[in-house]
Amino acid sequence: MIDYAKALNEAQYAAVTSGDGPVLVVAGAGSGKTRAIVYRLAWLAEHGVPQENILLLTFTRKAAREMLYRAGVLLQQGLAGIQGGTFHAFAFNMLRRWLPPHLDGRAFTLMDAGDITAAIKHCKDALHLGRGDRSFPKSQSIAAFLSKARNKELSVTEVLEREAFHLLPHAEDITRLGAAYEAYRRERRLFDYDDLLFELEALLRDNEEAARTIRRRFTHILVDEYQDTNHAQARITRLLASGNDGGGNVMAVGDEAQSIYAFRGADIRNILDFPALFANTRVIRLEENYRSTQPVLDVANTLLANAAESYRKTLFTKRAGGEKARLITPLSDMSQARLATLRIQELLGAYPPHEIAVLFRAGFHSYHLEMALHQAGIPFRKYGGLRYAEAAHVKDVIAFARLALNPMDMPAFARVAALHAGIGPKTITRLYNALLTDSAESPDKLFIKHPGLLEDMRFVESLRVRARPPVDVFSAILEHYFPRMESLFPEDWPRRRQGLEEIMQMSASYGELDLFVADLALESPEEDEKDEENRIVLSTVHSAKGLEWSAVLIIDLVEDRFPSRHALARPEDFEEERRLMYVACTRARRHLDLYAPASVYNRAERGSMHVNCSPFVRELPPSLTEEWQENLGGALVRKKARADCGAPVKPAGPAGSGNSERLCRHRIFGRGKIIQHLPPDKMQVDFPGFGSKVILTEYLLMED
DNA sequence: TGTTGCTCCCTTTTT
DNA sequence: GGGAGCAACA
Repeated sequence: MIDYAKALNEAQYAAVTSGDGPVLVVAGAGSGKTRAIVYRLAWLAEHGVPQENILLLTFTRKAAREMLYRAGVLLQQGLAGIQGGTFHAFAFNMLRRWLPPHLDGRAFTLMDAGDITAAIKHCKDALHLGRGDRSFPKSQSIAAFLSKARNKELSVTEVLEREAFHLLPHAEDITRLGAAYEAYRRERRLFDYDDLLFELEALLRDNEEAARTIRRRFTHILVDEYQDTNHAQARITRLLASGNDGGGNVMAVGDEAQSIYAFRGADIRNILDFPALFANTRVIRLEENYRSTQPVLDVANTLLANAAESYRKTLFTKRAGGEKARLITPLSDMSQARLATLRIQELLGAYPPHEIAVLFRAGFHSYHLEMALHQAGIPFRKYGGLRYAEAAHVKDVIAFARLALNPMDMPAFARVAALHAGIGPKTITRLYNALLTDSAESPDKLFIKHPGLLEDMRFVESLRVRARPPVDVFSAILEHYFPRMESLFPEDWPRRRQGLEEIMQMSASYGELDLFVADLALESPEEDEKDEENRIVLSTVHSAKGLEWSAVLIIDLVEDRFPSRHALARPEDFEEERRLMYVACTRARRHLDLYAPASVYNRAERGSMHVNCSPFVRELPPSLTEEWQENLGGALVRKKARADCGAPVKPAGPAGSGNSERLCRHRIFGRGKIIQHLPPDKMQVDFPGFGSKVILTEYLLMED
């Protein structure tokens, strides 16, 4: 038996050992939230809840796997019977079993991001929308707006009003496109990511029998990162956990201060309203921080204290000591890469590689650093940004498998067909129609002009004939595809070919092809786990959620990058950037390095541009950080006074009015009311959402 | 008519 | 570095 009382603090113990009924665990960063879930899983298993009755919904499959592994270690037994993964992966599994009625009993295929864009493009062309109109948004943006509208459950017009009012003239066309795109998916039995959620909700709501079976199966539900659920996910949680069979045994765990997915419809009202939705909810707060040293927490607390929304949360630890966070100001992003590499080499003397992470706002921000690390021979693993299954050659290979699974999978057919010279979009559509829908054209006549494609289709047919393990299917596909790679990718086919070998290993652990193909779209399966220990981690902040390292370096802390320049138009977006910064800082256990280069390379300007330091760095009181600055000789020198990045921030208002207020010098696009006219370089503006007055250097007023 | 090649532009975050 | 648009070619 595990000694729960000894291993946990009072609040954790209460959460772990709570009996039946709904529980909400509000857990600050580093407060042992994961520990609570792990022990909860063990506790449930020890108290007679069969493994197959437990459902663990997490933000990534990796998180689920890690928690199950740790609980298994505690119990000294495997926990393979517990279902764990993302809402989307869970939805896929359920829908695969209980096919929605409109599919007529036949399988569906999951679209990846590229398929979605291609499908929108197809519909756009079919409707003759936006031809020759440069102001018409690109397919990718349209996909983003449509998905956003669905996830936030708003109309396209409402979404555009909120975040892209310059596109409002196109609202009607985009709405029509949305309808066409939906028909496109229906006709071809394709599901996009959002369909998974809404179809699962429909299943639980409309299919009595399925709902009863699923509820009876999953009597105990745990949902991690609940602050980042959207409305559909909250309804799914409710549908799963309510009713006579379910018993309402649901435990939601989250932290509203770490909500960073509003852009895809996450709403912290879900976590705030949880007690109202589930009667008799027990609310448990985990407040003490076990992860970080106090100097790291001081930085995080400052960020949160300056938030417009009051979270009334101050992280504290009982552990004494710890180094101050470092604030480093390199001259450029190039020297930032060099200095960060040096720092990593220094840290490698004290910590194993997997205890060191570099975090950044967007995938491309790490390019310079990746090159520097490569040159220094420091291996790393990157999370976020482009993923394995998004590379062209991987998509090609998967397209063959998808076509074998679903002959109507148009995006897959288009990929396979486009491998042949002389076949473009028009021919693809004609071929597809001739082959799979009623069309006057005879497929034979069309295909006779393209014998290579005909051979491909015969090959796909051969894959379809009998069920084989996925690894055999992919071995056949690779054999079929390899000879063509040299002409398809003349510059780098050996590298790509090597990358494809991995797909064999990945597929080896799968028994069914459709599961493997879906997982590639839902989440890249891990590659060589063995090597993991020997690599440092590079990650977007979003992908770093829930993780922690001994040393964390945050790079590119400059205006327009972190916060993202897309987040300046609306106060709530800016606030989400702040929470993102909070999440980034609270990943660190002992060392936190903040890098704010004085210039970054800008492609559009074809050169390095001076940039201002991030407002999140400027607002940190000098006492909280130890400041280092790169001198012209390329060396780091300790700064005694406040680093003067960008321009000094001085209270500019009349005496008595401004000194206690947070003053932030920033360029803002958006609305605001000028409350006091000042010289152009110091304009004081009342900006809704910032919670205080703001000093602006440039102000582009886009008033209503 | 449809495909391919060239040039310009913008580059967030994820399932 | 990839997508979209335009112009030249088959």
